[in-house]
Amino acid sequence: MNDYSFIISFFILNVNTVRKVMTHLKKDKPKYKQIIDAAVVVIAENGYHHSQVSKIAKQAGVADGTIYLYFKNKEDILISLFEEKMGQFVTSIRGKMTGEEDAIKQLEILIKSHFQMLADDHHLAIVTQLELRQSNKDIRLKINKVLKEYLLVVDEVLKNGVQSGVLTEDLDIRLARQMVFGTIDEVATTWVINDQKYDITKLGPGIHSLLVNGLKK
Amino acid sequence: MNDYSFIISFFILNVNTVRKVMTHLKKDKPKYKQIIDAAVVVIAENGYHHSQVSKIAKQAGVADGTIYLYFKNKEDILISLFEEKMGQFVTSIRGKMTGEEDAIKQLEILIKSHFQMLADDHHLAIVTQLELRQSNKDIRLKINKVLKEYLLVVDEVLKNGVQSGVLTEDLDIRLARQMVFGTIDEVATTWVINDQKYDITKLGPGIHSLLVNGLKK
Amino acid sequence: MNDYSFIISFFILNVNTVRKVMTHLKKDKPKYKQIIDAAVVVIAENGYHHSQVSKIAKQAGVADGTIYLYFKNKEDILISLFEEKMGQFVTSIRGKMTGEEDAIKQLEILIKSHFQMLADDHHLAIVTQLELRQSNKDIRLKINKVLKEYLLVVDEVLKNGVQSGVLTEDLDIRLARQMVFGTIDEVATTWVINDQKYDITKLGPGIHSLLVNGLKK
Amino acid sequence: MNDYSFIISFFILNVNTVRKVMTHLKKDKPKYKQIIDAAVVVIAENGYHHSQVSKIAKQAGVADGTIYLYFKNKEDILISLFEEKMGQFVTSIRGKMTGEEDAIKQLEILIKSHFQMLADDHHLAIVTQLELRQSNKDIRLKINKVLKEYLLVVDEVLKNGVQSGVLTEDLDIRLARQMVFGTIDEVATTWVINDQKYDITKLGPGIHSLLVNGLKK
DNA sequence: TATGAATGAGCGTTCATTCAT
DNA sequence: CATGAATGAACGCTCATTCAT
Repeated sequence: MNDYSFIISFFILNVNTVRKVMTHLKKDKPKYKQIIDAAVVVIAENGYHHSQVSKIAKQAGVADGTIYLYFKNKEDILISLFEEKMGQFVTSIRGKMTGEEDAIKQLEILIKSHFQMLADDHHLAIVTQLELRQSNKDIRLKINKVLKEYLLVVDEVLKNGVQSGVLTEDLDIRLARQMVFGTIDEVATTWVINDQKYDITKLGPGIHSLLVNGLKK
Repeated sequence: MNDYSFIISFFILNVNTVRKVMTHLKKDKPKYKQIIDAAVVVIAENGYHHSQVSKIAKQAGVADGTIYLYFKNKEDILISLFEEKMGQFVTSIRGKMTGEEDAIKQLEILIKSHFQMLADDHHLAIVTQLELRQSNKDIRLKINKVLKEYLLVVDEVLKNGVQSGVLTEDLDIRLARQMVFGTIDEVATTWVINDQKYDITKLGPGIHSLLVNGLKK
Repeated sequence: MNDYSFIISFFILNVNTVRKVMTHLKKDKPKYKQIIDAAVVVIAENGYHHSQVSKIAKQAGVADGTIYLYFKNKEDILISLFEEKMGQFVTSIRGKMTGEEDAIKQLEILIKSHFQMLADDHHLAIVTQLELRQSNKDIRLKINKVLKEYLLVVDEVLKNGVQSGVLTEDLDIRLARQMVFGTIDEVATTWVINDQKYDITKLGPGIHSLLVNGLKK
Repeated sequence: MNDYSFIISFFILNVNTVRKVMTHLKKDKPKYKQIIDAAVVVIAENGYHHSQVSKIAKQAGVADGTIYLYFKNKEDILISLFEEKMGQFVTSIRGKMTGEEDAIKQLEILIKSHFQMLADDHHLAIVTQLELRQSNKDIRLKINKVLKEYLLVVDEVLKNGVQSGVLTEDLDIRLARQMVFGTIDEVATTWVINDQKYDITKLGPGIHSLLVNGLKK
């Protein structure tokens, strides 16, 4: 075995090790996602406080005890659920914004994607807009941590807008972010509370225009 | 506020007065308010899920059973609490806006009043922004009903602005209302979650400017 | 009202107050003893680990929740049970020993009473000799505290015997107490494990003689 | 030990040897002892009720399922543990008593050995004196069966003493055995409950003297 | 033999509500 | 009106045991 083969085998070993470590993560096992998806459905249909662990287990097609092989406790299902879905969402939005450099158009994409995601998953919309908020302050803090990732995207868009000169130069990023997120969130919650009976994706352009131009004539 | 909206608000005020006058309900007895105030303190200090009826009774200085002479059940305490406080809030805001006819200045007053109310009552801020939302969908629907009274004030301001020509003429009142309320609410919640450690009343002008002028340059 | 009547009424008040305070003690309410007696029966018949709180409640004729008005938790039932019964036992033994000054005869009374108590309450015997010991170290420490009261009686007898010269003068009280209690306890446990199928009270004299005279000729 | 008891003990030893030789059981495989030793450590350190099978398996360095290749169930680990250790203990005591024919001196050896064994194995002392007793009546009965082997040794000593005339001639062997064992056991348990903070081996002579001479002057 | 992921039965405790006084 | 003792339904979580690999 010469020096090269040593190096090669070193890398192969490394790759295998990495792969092993990764597949050993609970998050990558099929039952992890299986339980999360079951939780979304059960919580959406029954509300968080009527979603017994046994109900989620049944929906996921596993035993009650199996839940606890993948999640620390019931709360952890909720947090993991949000982590998982929000992670996918942020990745998806970043993907859609790729190539677009105009902050105002980026904001358009962001709003459109946000509403589209909610419209695409009836159950997830209920869970994120209503049920997730019924948890106590501790969970809410953890959820907020996950939300940060999304708010970071908003911040990037806003900062880009200021730097490129399309947004007002003395913009208070923190306040602006709260307006953007607060507005989108309020529109979404109202839509869910009204049983999603109208097409939320149609509200995107109006919201976008309001945020960009404000109320005044 | 234009003549029409004045008339509308006059009737609303009237309706409320009439209801009060006609019913001579428990609402007017001292223990009613005593229990509600106790609930605000207990919920703010212990969180919604640790606020047992017995704890509220103790804080109010009455027996557990007495609660049920004034409220149908625990939910009813929550809804009544919100009704009571929101009623006072709306009355107060209307009072402060009296005489001001410029919608943009009315909005300024509304935002300022909203933040001032939260800053004035530490406990109430926690309860309305965090704890009240931990209730289930049914209660949330009832709370939303109570909230309507406040949103009506926002609508009046917006309609006034459109009619008087200071706000954009094709304004979608519903969306604009959701932006205004969503933004104020998000700012308030963020402030409470951060333990009210900065002065929220100082954020009023910035928020007002953002809502009126939008993000763009 | 003269000075005397003042004093009298003062005492009457005192007596009432004391009585009130006493009857307000959970221990003196009928349900306290009711639950303890139920626990003795249920635990004796099912074993501690198969004695669900609901089973004890049913036997006591109260609701499950009522248990928790009188006891902190399931463990607390066990400890209180032992406290109550051991307290009665110690009082009873002291009563029977009243007037007897000879330590050797006092020991006879003590052994006889101990065995008699066990023979008198079939269920209690099982609970004290077997089930009580299945608890963890924490409970055992608490139980030992209660037991101290009994061991104190043994100590008194032994000290009396040494002082009056009927027992060996260089007696190690601690070791002697452990021999006396250890022996009585072992005899009792063996009897219970053998389903109480012989008359334990008949063993008293033999045990007494052995303890007093030892094994040697 | 007189000739007869020697013969008896010879047969007992023989029987044990034969059983071992004939069966070629799991008992002789290394993992059997490995698991038992792990159980002693885990139970001593965590208490009986916190000693999950999985914890014992981990300590033993085997998989959970492997436990069930060597033991029928969790109970069986306990009983086997006691069997194994008590067997060693009895063999050791018999060895130490070899050659000694005076019953009173045999008793001295027995007590000394008993305390020495406990002092030598910190963990085993906790397990036998405290944790093993937290099991239910069924296990206790089985443990008592194992204990018989030890009690047999006590009986032999006592019978020897009566026959050789050093112990009182009308000695009730059963009661005397219960006094001897009950006393030793109580002393041992007290020592363990007090965290083994004094030297139990120093108590041997005092206990021996008390048992032999009794309490009286 | 050995593994360890999966199973699912089992239970102590809380607390909103009632009702006899 | 007011009390507060009593009620009892409801559920998250653990862990001994199994069995496919």
